[in-house]
Amino acid sequence: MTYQDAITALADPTRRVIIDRLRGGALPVGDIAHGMDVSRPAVSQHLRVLSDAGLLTVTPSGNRRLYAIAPEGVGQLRRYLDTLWDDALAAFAQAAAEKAKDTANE
Amino acid sequence: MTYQDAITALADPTRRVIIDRLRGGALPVGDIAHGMDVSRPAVSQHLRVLSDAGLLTVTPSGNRRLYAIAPEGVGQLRRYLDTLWDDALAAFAQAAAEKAKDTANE
DNA sequence: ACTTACCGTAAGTCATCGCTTACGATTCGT
DNA sequence: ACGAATCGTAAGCGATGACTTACGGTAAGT
Repeated sequence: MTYQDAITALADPTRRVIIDRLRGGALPVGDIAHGMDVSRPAVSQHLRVLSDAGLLTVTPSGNRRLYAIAPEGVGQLRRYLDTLWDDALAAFAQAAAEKAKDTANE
Repeated sequence: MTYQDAITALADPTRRVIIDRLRGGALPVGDIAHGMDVSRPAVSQHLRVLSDAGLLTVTPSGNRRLYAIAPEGVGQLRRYLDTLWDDALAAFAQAAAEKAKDTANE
């Protein structure tokens, strides 16, 4: 449910492939697994992890289950990276300023 | 060097602690490891991974080595998440539109 | 009703990864 | 020059995790 679960979930290459396949919209498990180099149960396990991390939503539709990317989950991770980005830029700018000051003193 | 390495590096909790400690600016290894619940060599190994992922820069300063967050590395990851965010929102909007259409037909 | 399709779960295996201890290399201080 | 400090690396161990096969359960088709 936190950004930490999200980043852990996205760390796996196979799960990133799954996410990429869902960019266009929701898909049933069979369609997701079709053409992938792992078995369908493996895909199911990955879908479980992604769902638990808040990155996917599940919508049972008769026989099948449709998985789709959950914007909020991605948003959480995005916010975390935004703060990290801001801090990194600020620290970088300050370091550059001090460096310039030292260079002026030589 | 890619966003994939970055996301893999950030998946580890200990490495995220390290990153958080560097938000204020560059620090030597000893200062980073001080107060953490893992040994200093462990921190060194994590710093190696973060550097290889392009998330940190190293600046040898005499006896010590200063590690700082590399804005570009964070930026790469941020761009990936931005595209994912855009696609997720678009797919979500389209799904909502179709859902509304179906509801109107009942 | 019976078969087929779709999907999640359990059990077990194998690789990967994070940690510790021990060691070597380089630099600072005296 | 010698001892102390800072740091990276190697080796080894334990745990986590990703995968496969096998199975059960539910819905759709005929």
